[in-house]
This record gives sequence, structure tokens and C-alpha cells, in this order.
Amino acid sequence: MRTESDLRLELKAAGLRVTAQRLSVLAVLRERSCHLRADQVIEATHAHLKTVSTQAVYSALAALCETGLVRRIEPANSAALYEARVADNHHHVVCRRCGEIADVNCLVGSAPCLDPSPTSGFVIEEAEITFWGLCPTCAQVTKSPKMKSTRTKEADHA
Amino acid sequence: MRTESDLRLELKAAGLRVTAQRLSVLAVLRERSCHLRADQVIEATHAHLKTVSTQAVYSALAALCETGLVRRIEPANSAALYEARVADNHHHVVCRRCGEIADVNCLVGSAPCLDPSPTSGFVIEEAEITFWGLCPTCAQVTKSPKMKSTRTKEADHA
DNA sequence: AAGTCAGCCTTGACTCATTACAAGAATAGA
DNA sequence: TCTATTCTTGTAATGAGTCAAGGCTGACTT
Repeated sequence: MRTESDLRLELKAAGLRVTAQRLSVLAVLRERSCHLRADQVIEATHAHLKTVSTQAVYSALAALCETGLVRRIEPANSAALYEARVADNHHHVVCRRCGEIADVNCLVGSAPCLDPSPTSGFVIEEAEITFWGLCPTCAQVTKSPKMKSTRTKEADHA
Repeated sequence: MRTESDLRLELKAAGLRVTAQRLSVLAVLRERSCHLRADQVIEATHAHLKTVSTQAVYSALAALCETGLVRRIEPANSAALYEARVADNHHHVVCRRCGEIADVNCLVGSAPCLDPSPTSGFVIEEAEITFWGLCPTCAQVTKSPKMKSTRTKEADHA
């Protein structure tokens, strides 16, 4: 259990000023331990604070990301998503049909968690893996209506 | 060497109508074997055709992606990138400082090329790996000025 | 070679997510 | 208390991409 004062301490430890909106944004991301879009964070933050501006949330998110308290991911065909699970170096599965996202524990444990073969001289710090497939629901209804975002890649060339 | 009529055949084989703009877009991506943004494709296409509309290029790219002749990637903090290297299932390294991108051969060879541990019931089709690090140039100049895209938060304009 | 027409292209307006200002109000931390 | 940082409202701009109406054309027919 994290109390609000835990959060205060974490913000301080990260060198951030403790403000109501930063506390709320962090709290929102901790409570719902999932991946939220900025607009969802804004909406959820309204439950805590009666009023928050769009910019306040965007800049709180930016500050939290910079200090490593929040992680930002950006799967193809989606707006940026934020999550509070940052200690581990985990990965994500994205459903091609409905866009649903789930966490996948890292096979290795710590970054870079994978060593690419020849890397043209690049110094590798991290490997970010996105698994693409179908979520349990979409996998059952093999053909169904709702594609959330893009490109149905039904390339039928068998 | 690929002649233009090779390209025509490939388009036909993919079930696409052969049009000047599709030929040019494909040719551009084949010639420069690298990762191009849509606007770069548009610009390069002007070298072939005197005139192309933005829309024509976007929809040519979409058609080529759908039929598997072109691959689209979308690294975080970047617009979508297109490449013509599609036969293999390769991955990418992205430089955190300057944004430069290079290909990385897949360690395994064919998708999904990696099996995540428990996947919450998702059916995995593909694993897309993005390595993050520093390109050879940026790795040398350990501290240097130009960060291409992200949030420079030097807010102290005193 | 000419006819036909679905599919493509052009144009231009428009969305969406995000960032940028600016100026005044609030407030955390010393 | 004091002051620099952060927040607010509001407007605007941006970049990247999409939509829609109508004209052009590739490819199949005759």
C-alpha cells in the first residue's frame, strides 16, 4: 500500500517539486496499473482534483517520465501511453485487431536483455520488444467487426 | 539490378494496379535502401515524376504496406518510416541522441523470432525489437549539443 | 483502336495528439 | 516572508496523417 505521503517522498527523491497535479497523475497511474493515453490520464485526474488543465497533465507526465517515475511507450498506430510500472524492464503485447495491450515479463530481467548481433557500431543500451498478435477475445472471434486503428493486414497471399 | 518492368510485375503480382506513382514510390525505397519518412518519400518521388500529391504517396505507401512490398516502422518520438527490405524479419537500432536508424539482422530468422513467457492468453504473431542506444558518432562525442527530437526541458530562461 | 468503368489521383479542408506561447495567480520550499 | 517554479486559462501552431468530391487513367473489352 502506498499512501499519499509515500508519493510525496518519491517525487522529492526524484528532485521534483511536490504539487497536487503531479501527485494525482502519479496516483492515477499507480492505481490503475495499466497503459493510459494522455487524455485518459486527464480524465482520471479529474476524479482526484476537481480541475486540471491539459497542459498541467502533459507537463506532469513529461516531468515524471524524465525522472523515471513513469514510462512512456508509443506502439505503432497509437498515441503515447503511460504506465507506472518502471522498476523492471518489461515488454508489451499489442493486439492487432483491437489495440489491447498487456505487459510481458522480460525473459532476461535487465536491460538490454538481448544482444543484437552486429550493430553497425551502435552502443546498445536497451532492447524494447513489442509483440504483435491477437488478444484472447479477438483470437476467438477469428473474424469480427471492430478494428480499432489501422491497416488490416489480411494479406491473403498464402 | 531491377528494371522498371520488374517493378511492374511485382505490383501486378501483389494484385495492385500499376501506376506511375506506385512505381516511383517503390523505386525510391529500393534505390535508397534506408528508412524514409513519408515526406522524404514525397520529396524523392519528385525526382521521378514531376508532380505527385501528398495523398498519392500516402496511399501508395499504404497499398504497398498492405501487400507486403514495403514495411512501415514507427519508433517512439518519430514519424512513421518506410523501408523496402521486407523479405527477412529484421530489427532496428535507434540512436537516442540523433535519431539515426540502422538495421539489425534477426538473431533467429523468422517471425515471431522470440517467444515471450506467459502472454496473458495473447496469440503472438511477431516480435518487433527496437534497440535503443547511441550511434557510432554520438557515442564518441559523449556529450554534445544536438538532440533531434525530444523535449529539451531547460526551462531556466532566467 | 476505341470504349468502358472501377480504381487511382488531385485538391483542399480537416482531424488528432501534442506542444508553444503569454500573462497572471498560486504555491512549495528556503 | 520571499521568490522562483509551476499552475491556470486561453489561444495558436505544429506535424503527421485522413477524408471526400470530382476528374483522370489503367486494364480489361469490344
